[in-house]
Amino acid sequence: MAAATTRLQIVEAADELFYKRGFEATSFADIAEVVGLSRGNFYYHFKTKDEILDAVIAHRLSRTEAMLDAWEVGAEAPGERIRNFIHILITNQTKIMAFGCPVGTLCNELAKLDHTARDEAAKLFTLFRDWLSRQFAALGRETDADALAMHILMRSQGVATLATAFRDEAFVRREVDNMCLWLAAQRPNPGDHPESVPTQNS
Amino acid sequence: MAAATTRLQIVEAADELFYKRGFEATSFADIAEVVGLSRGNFYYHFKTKDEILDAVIAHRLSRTEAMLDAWEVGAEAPGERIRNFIHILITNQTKIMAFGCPVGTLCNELAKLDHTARDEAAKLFTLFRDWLSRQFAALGRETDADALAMHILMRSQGVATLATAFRDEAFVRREVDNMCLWLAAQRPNPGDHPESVPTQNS
DNA sequence: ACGGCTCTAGGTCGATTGTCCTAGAGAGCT
DNA sequence: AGCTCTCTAGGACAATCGACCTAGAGCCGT
Repeated sequence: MAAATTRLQIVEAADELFYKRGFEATSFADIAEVVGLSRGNFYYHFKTKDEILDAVIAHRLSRTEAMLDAWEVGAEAPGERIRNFIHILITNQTKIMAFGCPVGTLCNELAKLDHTARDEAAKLFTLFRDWLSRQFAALGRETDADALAMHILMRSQGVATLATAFRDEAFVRREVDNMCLWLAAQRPNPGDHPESVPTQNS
Repeated sequence: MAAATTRLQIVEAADELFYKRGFEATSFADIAEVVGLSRGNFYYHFKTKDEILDAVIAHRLSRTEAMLDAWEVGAEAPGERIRNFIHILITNQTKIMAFGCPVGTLCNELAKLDHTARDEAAKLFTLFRDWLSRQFAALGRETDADALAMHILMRSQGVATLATAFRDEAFVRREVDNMCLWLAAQRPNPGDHPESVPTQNS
């Protein structure tokens, strides 16, 4: 089998395990079992466990970027795009209630481990932050676009954490509705210029 | 030395290490080094590591309950008490930017480990939830007190997670101000009866 | 058929993990 | 002084960790 294929399999298996069990709690043996490779053979593809982590983060970065790009080429209004983001909480509800947000929990773990990849993992947040910021700017909120982006990001993270702790579906739905209401109440700044008429039908 | 004293020292050392490094990443040797005891001797005080975790959670529960009780006996209005809660984010800003929220990160880790103490750790959230709920009820929001409590808890958790990821003091201050503004905008429900006139001077 | 390269299986290595045992130090009571 | 009970030190234990090595299987172009 081509090395690139095996490498991708390892990264994808590690990705899921790092999410469901955490980085430290996942061993080479765990990943090997999923991929169906022998333990010791990992050295050929990755010199250290940290290298796997780097690859997993890079993989998530490119996958996330592709997803956000796809959300931007559609004909939807920016407000609708932001709503798409918010609804990740509904789409991934089951996984979030079991394991939390993949980004938030990874950043938390790496912070505690004082890991070198800490800032690299935070770039996943930056991806969402910049994307959301662009949408708010397109909504005519160029001045405070970044603050609004951080606000939405913050609320998503809060919902994810409490969803994991309480496993309460009604709470998630209620807070998602709240976020959408908040979004619909946002109006363009006087000085800023929205790229299109923000149609928020709710 | 009395066993109870040593036990308390172990619990307090474990408490801090579990917070700063995480539960799994903390070993008996780490705790022993802090307390100044020999590794193997732990068996006399705690049979397993899970027993230490249980003791740490119980310790946090009683300490949190005492703190919240103290916040309730003061003469302040319920709105002021809730503001006290929100300002934990400012008071503990440095620690939160380094290690996250003690409650949220512990719940996240135990969820991933599928640990038996998972629900016990979530009771820490319940403590804050019920306390906040009581304050909102006293503000004349009996009907939706729990939803408002969960909303504040959610925002605190979101701020903590992003504070850890971005280590941005300005963001924390801005969102704390936002929360206080939101709080000040809350008015009693028509049917509910506030225990006192909610004075929100901001 | 052959030699060369890519990739793998299986094992070893020292370090560290949680758990557990035992000899004895030390204090308090008689 | 002698005895008992509480607490501790130090090490042993099997298991597991990440890291690393090497012999060889399998496929390639020649």
